[in-house]
Amino acid sequence: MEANEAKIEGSVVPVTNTIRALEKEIADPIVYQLVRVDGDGRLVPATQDEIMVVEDFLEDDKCEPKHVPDTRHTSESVKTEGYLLERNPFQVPEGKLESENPEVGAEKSNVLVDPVPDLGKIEAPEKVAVHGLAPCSEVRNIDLSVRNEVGSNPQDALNEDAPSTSAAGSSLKPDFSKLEGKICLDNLTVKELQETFKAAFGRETYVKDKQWLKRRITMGLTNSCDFSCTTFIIRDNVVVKKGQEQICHRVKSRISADSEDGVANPDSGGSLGDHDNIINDDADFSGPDVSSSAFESCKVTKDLYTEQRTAKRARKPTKRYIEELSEIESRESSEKLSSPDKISRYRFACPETHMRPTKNVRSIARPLVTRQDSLGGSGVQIPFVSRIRRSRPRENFMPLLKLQPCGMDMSTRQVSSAFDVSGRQEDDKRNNDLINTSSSPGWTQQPLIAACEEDDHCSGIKIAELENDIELNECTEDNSDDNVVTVPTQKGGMRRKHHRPWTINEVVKLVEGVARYGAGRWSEIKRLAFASCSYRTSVDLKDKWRNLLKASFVQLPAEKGILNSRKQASVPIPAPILSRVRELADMQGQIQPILSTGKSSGQ
DNA sequence: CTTAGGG
DNA sequence: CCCTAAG
Repeated sequence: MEANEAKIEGSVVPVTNTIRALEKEIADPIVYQLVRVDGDGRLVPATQDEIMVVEDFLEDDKCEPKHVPDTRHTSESVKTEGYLLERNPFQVPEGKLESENPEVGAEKSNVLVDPVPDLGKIEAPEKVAVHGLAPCSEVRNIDLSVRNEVGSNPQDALNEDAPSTSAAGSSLKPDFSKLEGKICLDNLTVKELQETFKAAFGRETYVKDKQWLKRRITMGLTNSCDFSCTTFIIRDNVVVKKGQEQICHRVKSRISADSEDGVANPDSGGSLGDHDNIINDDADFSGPDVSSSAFESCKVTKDLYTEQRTAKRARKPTKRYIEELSEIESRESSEKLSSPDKISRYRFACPETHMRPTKNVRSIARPLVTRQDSLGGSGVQIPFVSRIRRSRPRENFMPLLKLQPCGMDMSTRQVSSAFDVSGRQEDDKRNNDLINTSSSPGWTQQPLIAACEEDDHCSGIKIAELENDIELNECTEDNSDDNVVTVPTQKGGMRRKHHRPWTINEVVKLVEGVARYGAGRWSEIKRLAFASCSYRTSVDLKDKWRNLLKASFVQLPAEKGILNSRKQASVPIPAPILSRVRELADMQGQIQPILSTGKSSGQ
């Protein structure tokens, strides 16, 4: 299975995001894959036998390494009976490169051209040098004039141009700029078709077979890696500009001409864009020039194995891709994938999972489980459905699901328990949370304040009750703890994603807890007073107490009368509570040495 | 693990 | 809130 996947990936994933791939890329940037052109122009995977035939050529080829240029010439030597050598500039040869995801296998089934597994092995590294270095000018400068010579039969033509494009790392570069606007292949004359052919593939053809020409052009363009970078696409046998046609075909095969090296149109704007995670909805075909990146990648130094570089290699994922990605992410991100970024980087070498950082923007990039785009590699334009990227899938998703149950809980709780103020408050907060999703790191306090009023009102009651029995007042906000969102930290630990605002209720409980058990007994307090609030750790309590203390000392000396100090940008803690805090601090005096030093004789 | 304190 | 040192 692995081997199988490997070859699949090779065929479909020219662009890799993994370091490993990059390294490989440098070593063996080019890989050819063998396919045979069927009678009807379809591509069929080469058989082992066929491969054998071609291997010789390849061997030869590698003997003449940096033979850049005369492509046509070189190609001649490589061409074989009806074989198309498909080159995959970015493919990583050898079975070493396993696809990470089983899904790749599935995707592969869509690919008509089944790559030949070990073909890449026979590639000589030297040969590779040609890749990316080949001048793109050659093709470009080809004069558009159509040769009038009588073409040969299709078979000849096949020999003539099929392999030429890609073989030997030819630098033939499709010049789609020659194709302007819409072109209905059906309406073109042979001559025109030939011209189009030339424009598309950068070389002339003498084939007069209209059908063949059309097919070639269509296929070539449709499948062309380069083409995907251009502004043209093929639809219904009509070449159109992307602007005019957003619908992309999901092609199932590729041919040699397309897998042209990265030397794409400079002005085309690569679709392989820089959005590393391209979860951009609309087809945004603008982006850095693929060619340059490809070229550069050949000479990048280690330090460039960064997200940046890999980012450029990313392609637009399919919808399905996204979905699966999300699933995987959700399933695993909170578990074993919680590894730190650094580590994840090393993990790139991991055979099973290729991870790449999310957006560069997201500095705390959470490792994403990705698999190589099986589709993208084919240079196929993947249909892109408008979709909003869930920037933080987990964080937002979970709470959303909670919304419904929440409402129920609310009413239920209100009915069932009179003491239960916290529950409702919690719900409010949660709803609020939903509204504000991830707008800002900080929490919106506005609604909270409203809730606080109620809470304040109730807090009085609660305090009394708390005095009697803290345990009874265990917050009923328990349900909310499955809301607790955690994110993997660099240390592998889980960190709570959002700042969970302390409700007045909690504060009160804390204060009373301290009053009862004494400051410092955080474990006790947590266990007893916050039994049901799993999201508050003893450390949290301690921290909060520390803050309360600070707040109380800041506020009290100044003016006790100010209930809600304006200074208090955050949650206004009712003065009474602060007073109480100070009281307790006084009582337990020395317990707060640092803070109490200035205030009293303490000792 | 809990506590305490710094960041 | 996180991290860490210390008991």
